[in-house]
Amino acid sequence: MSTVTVFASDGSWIESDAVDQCHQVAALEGVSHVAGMPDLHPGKGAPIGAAMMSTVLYPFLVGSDIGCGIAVFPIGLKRAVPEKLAGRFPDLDVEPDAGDPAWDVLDGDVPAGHLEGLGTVGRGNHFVELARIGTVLEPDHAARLGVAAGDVVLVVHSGSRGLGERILRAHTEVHGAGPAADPGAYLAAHDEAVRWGSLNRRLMAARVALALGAEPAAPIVDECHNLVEVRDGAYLHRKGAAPGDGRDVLVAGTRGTPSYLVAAHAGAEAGYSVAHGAGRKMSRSDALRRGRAKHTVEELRRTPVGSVVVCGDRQLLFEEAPTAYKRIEQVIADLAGHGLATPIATTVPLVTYKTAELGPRPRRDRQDHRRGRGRS
DNA sequence: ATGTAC
Repeated sequence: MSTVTVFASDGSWIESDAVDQCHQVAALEGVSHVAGMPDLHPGKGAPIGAAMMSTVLYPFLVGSDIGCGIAVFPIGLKRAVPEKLAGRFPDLDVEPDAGDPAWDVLDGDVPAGHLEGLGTVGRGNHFVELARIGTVLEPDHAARLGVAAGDVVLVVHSGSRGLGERILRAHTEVHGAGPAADPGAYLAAHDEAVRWGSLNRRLMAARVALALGAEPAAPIVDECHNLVEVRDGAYLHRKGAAPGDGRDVLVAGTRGTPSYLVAAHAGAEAGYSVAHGAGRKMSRSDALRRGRAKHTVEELRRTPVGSVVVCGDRQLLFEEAPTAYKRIEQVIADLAGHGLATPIATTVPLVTYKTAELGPRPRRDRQDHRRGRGRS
């Protein structure tokens, strides 16, 4: 008999479709337990914000962005004027040049020999953000991490780009949503994607540090929230759920609100996991439709916390509007209330890079494309 | 979230 537990308070609204998806996963052969995080929301087939324990390995429960995660890097900047720094970000939609010194941080290590997309951020909810440590709730723990109020850090949320997608597709083309026929082979490829994702975050952080006149540094936190690990003799699948057993994790807010560094201490019932972010409150299509009625592009590019969002794609800007996400404070309160995590400090955005402002990216005429469709 | 197909 399998179980589903959702770690959210009554005050936290969770879409019923997402809970339905948890029960659908729980009904799969081999699945013993599904833990829903407070940022639980519906995904493509499987819920996002869930840890799923099973004796059978299901690649689709991890999804295509194997190795996606969030890392935090120290960056030695004192004065940080968002408008000035925004213009100095490198183009993270394209790989670094062959001679770029940022490559040095990889020491020639290119997992799976996959160079395509290495050093690029991708789309969707991915971002590279310069942020300032705001409220410090656990000074001793923050000091152990080497950060204090006012320090500038770099937060990188990205994954394995085309590599993870290729690994999942190779499986689904033959087995669809079925189990991995050769779990060992899947895990070997998966582990390379996890490593690739982490190195990708590291490379991007180096690119940005060098572009802003700072030294590349090792991450103080690097957590992967799309992966599978062998745990308690079974496969623990995480989809939008960060490893939460004695590790420090950055739980991402939105591009106009703080994020939270937390000390995670989740047990078996929570799938040894914590939330990975605020969680979507609206689908991308709803966010676009409602956002166009509610926000101007200008207010999304210059946020209530005074940060600048670099995003040459208007549709993405609306899809990723802070109002499309749940309140991060509620997610953190739910984690703390259930004993899954202790907040250490907040990070407050200064500059968030989503996608290049100008450049060679071909852009469709959204006005014509959208006219006559949907409501206004 | 992705590369690719429309």
